[in-house]
This record gives sequence, C-alpha cells and structure tokens, in this order.
Amino acid sequence: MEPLLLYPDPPPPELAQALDLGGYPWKAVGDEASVDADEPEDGWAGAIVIADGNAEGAWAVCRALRKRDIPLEPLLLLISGTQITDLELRDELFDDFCLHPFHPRELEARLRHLFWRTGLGTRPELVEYGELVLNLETYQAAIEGKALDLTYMEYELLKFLASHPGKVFTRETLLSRVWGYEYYGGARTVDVHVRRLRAKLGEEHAGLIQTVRSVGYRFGQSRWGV
Amino acid sequence: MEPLLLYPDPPPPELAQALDLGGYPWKAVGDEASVDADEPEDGWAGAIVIADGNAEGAWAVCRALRKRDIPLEPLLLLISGTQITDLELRDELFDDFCLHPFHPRELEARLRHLFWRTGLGTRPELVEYGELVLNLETYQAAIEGKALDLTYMEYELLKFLASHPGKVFTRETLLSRVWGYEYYGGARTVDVHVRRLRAKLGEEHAGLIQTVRSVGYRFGQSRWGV
DNA sequence: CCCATTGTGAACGCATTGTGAACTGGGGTG
DNA sequence: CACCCCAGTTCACAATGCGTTCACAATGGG
Repeated sequence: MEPLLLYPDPPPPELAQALDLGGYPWKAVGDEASVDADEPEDGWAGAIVIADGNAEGAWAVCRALRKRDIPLEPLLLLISGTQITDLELRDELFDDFCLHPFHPRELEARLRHLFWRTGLGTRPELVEYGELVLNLETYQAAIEGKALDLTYMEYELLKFLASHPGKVFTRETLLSRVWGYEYYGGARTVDVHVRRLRAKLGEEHAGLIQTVRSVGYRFGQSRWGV
Repeated sequence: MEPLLLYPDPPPPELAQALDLGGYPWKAVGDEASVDADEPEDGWAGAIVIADGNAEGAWAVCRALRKRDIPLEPLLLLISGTQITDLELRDELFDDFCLHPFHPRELEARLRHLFWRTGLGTRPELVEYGELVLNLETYQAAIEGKALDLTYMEYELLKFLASHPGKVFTRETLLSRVWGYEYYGGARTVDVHVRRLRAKLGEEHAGLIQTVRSVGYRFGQSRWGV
C-alpha cells in the first residue's frame, strides 16, 4: 500500500502510533512544497492533515493537494473543537474531519470508511474500461480477452489514461504524472508512446486514445454524469 | 428545503433542537416501513439515524434507505463510542457518522459538509446554458445531449461566451480574452468562428449567439429580457 | 438608395501531430 | 569485459488540421 501523507512533520506521536498499529504506512511532510517533492513513486494513498497546530500551513497543504491535476483523495482533517467553525467555506479542502485529540477507534473507522468510499470497497487490482483490462498485480493487459504485450512505459501510460477515462491530459501533465519528472524538451515522447499503444491496441480500438488537438490526449469517452 | 428523515421517533430532544436552530426541517419515522410511507411529496433531503438506542432498528432503517431505487443520500449516523466497531462491514449503510452525545457545532459541520458533497462536490466542472453543456475536463461540448465536434478555438470561444450569458463583447475584447493577444488587423477572424459555431450549433440553436450590430456578439438572452 | 457592417465560401500557410528511423543507455549474456 | 538486445528517447520529415485572411455577397440602418 502506498503511504499516507501526514502534515506536519513530525506528526503527533499518538497519530503515528495509531497508524502504525492500524497497518497504515505513512510519510510526513513539512510544507506544501514537499507534497510533490517528497511524493513516493507510486503516489500517496491519501492524506491526514493536522490543523490544530499551524492552521495556515495546514490549509496551504490541503489546497496544494486539491490543486493537483488529480486531487488527492481521501483527505482527513484533524482539528480541535474550537476550529469547527473554520471548516465553513472550506468544504472543498477535505473529505472528512475528526476532532483532536481523537479516539484511535474513531480515527481508524473514519480512515476505513474513507478508503472504502474512494475505492468502492476493495482496492481495485484491476483497471477496466470496456473490453480493456489491466491487471495491476501481474502487469498484464488484455483487450477482448487477448493479451497485449506492452512494455513498462506503455503499460504505465495506458494505466494512467484508463484510470481517468474521459479526462484530457496535456503532454506536460502526462510526462510529469507518468514519467515522473518535469517536462523539458520531449513532448514527442508522449506522441510516440501513444502511437505504439494505438498500434498494439489494434485498429479496432486505436480510437480509445483520442487526440485533442492543441490540448493533449483523452482516453475513452467523456463523462457527462458524476 | 425538503425535510431530513430522523430515526427513531421521537428523536432525542437535543438533536431536534440542534436541527431547529440550524434551520433544518425534519420529520421522524418509527421504523423502516415508514421510510416510504411517510415520505414527503418532494422526498427526503437526507437522513440522520441514531443507532445508540435500538441498534437493530437503526440498521434496518439504513438498509431500507439504501435499498431504494435511488439510495437516499446523505445518511448521517449517530452512534455511541462503543459502537464504532459495529461500523465495520457496514460501510455501505452510511455516509458519515458522529459520536453521540455530539457537540452541536460538529453535527452542523458534518451536515453541511455532507450536503456540500452530495451537491456540487463530485461533479465534473461544467458550463451550462439551457440545453448546452461544456465539460471543461474532457474538452467536449453537447447540445440537447448530442455531442458537438468543436475545434480548439471554437471550444474556447464558446466557453467564454457561454460563461457570460447575456453580456455583449466586442470583437477586440473577444480577441484579447479568447485568443489572448492584442488585436491588430483581424476582426473577421471572430466573425468566421462565430459563423462556424452557429453552423455546428445547428439551425435551431444558431440564435444562441446574437449579433449586436456595430458592437459585437452576445450569447444567450439579454439580461433585460428581450 | 447608399454605405457601413456582417455573413459566407474558398484559399492559404503555419502550427500541431503522426511516423519511421536513428540514437542512447542499461541490463543481460556469452 | 565486450557485445548485443531492447526499451525508451530524440530527431527529421511528412501529413494534416485549423486558424487566418481575403474577396465578395447579403443585410440593415440612416
């Protein structure tokens, strides 16, 4: 499991202890800049932000987490009772909150429910879209039941795209989110990988990855609903 | 606002008082059968189920609420601290929970956040005007449910116009706000794009973009009522 | 009826994207 | 240790799409 992001650094010992007991790996950050800088390769599983210390810093971290291309979820806030009124007008910055000091069982229950909610119960080891299936455990991909022989980067790119069907990503975004470094000079890289993916998907399914001219690429159809 | 469903009947007086103070109308039900039988004409706005009395009855009500064709949301649970472990494996029965006895401010914050979440929270960013919908995430547009195949500049122009319905923009303004550079020489450009937009909107909706002679263009109806 | 303004279709030219191939670098193999 | 292989990157060029521009027609106000 990917680690939870904690703020501040160091986190309160009782929180660290509760998470360790619950089997949740975690990693603390000291400010909003570290949100991206210290991000693990596999990303964050979620975040717990303690706001009853440095409140301004906490809100800055929340904003940074929500401002990403794919906002980080779930985000649990730990606040003191007197801070409840501060939540007003900040609904978009958190998914749930827990009063601090907390009871370990309440914290764990909230965490579990948040993960259940965002993950729809079980952590999906499969990414599916129509006839396409990606098995995240075995690094295998198949379409219409036929296996696709993808290289590592092809797989990662397809996984990222297929995890967010309908959404358009710029080349820069794809480079930073899939390749994991800041873009400088190689937008063609994305094109070439997209082309190979389309080729391997076969003529019939090449349209799964659509070019949005002047913007980037989109996987699958749009989402008009929720 | 539609009333909140409360269980049990009568609800604890401190809960009724908190809701009354917060301006939330409510109506209590005594068992799961009343969920449908006592439903107001406009439906329930949400539900608060107190589980620290008759727990079995509370779960039955939750199940009834979730089993409807359109599961009732949001559903807030009030439980005692000793019941936290009962939440496990019941994630699908509630959206949030609050320990009982509760602090009125915490209850209100949770209610507000729940309503915010089920309302605007998870929806994709849309620009809407009548039958026209622009999905900002997917760079797609549709009118009367039918997708419009717009080019990048057409999309940007329509997005800008539809974001300010009724307001008249000069060609110069459109060039600088949509195209993003200072105008010099090409007023026709706007005309041509407007024309193509009208064509793609279809004869029926071409009037959405109106010419204001000697001034510019306006999207939708005038604010003064035509 | 005239002239300014806007609509329209076609043509142009450039920016963006597609595509094949060469290059690079790391890991495995003999 | 040298070599090769393969994934990934970069490059050059081709293809295409799209925005711009132009010429002229249509329209509407005075």
